[in-house]
Amino acid sequence: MPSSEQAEAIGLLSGVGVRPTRQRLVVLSELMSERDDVTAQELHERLRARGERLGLATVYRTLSLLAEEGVIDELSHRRGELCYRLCGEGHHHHLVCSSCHHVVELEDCELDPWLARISQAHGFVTTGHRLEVSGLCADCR
Amino acid sequence: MPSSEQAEAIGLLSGVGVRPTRQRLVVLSELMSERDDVTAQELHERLRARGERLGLATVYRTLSLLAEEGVIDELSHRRGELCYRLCGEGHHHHLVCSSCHHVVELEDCELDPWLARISQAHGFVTTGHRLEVSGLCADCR
DNA sequence: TTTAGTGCAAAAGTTTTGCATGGTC
DNA sequence: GACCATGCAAAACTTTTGCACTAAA
Repeated sequence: MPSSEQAEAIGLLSGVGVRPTRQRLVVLSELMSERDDVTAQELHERLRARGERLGLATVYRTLSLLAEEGVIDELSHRRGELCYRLCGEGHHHHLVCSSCHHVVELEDCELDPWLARISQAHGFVTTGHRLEVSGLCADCR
Repeated sequence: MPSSEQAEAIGLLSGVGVRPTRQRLVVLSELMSERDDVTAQELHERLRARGERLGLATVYRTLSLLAEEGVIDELSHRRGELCYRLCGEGHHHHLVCSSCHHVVELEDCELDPWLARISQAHGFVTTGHRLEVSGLCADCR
């Protein structure tokens, strides 16, 4: 792992008050160099294949922790397993390729005014929303 | 189960070419009288408690089949398990109460033009989208 | 009577947890 | 030294599947 990447990973962890252990840095730096989304199992397998020593439970614990701290995003578009991805900051949505799982972040979400209006009409207070768009990317089409 | 409800359930099943067996009618009529979403486990437990004889595997098989045929909707907002709900026809989204799981259907989805434009900009062809809005309903607020 | 559906138990798969060990502050 | 994180194995859960049996067309 390049030292600049390592420094960035340490910064991300320290920023949310999480100890930068060897295992967490390995997981996070893998997410930093992966543009698409991955499952805990995939990540573990990939890291082990590369010779990293870390347990599957640690991968699960790290991903949950990072998602809880808002460092990474948790996506649920694969049936029966959760995916994770390091994303830009702020509210956004995802456009996911059904075939290769390539992910594009969609910015400029314009849903809030519509949602506020429509929720109010049903007596709800909106606390959040999640939009997942599926499609086929240029390569898979 | 009232006979009018039974007739409606039979109609729904026959309409998509699915045999109206006793077990399927029981599952479907339970969904017809449930305004919120339920998991396979919940549904099975509830029906067994009421004295219905049917296996858990049958509940899973029935729910998958009905979702595949478009008779019911599959929601994935509870971590690690799928939820099902009998919904109105056509494309729509859901507003779900985080506390009591009350569900409101949102019609008039206006996302398509925006999505078409934005997907194209990324080289994607959009095949579908799913929006889940979470909040607190009037009772839970 | 031929085909499709069900029940049960076992299997498969993902995720969580208990606990002893090791690392970090 | 106190506390937190990790590894391993076992457990917990949801969901699927194989197969003998039953019900529906």
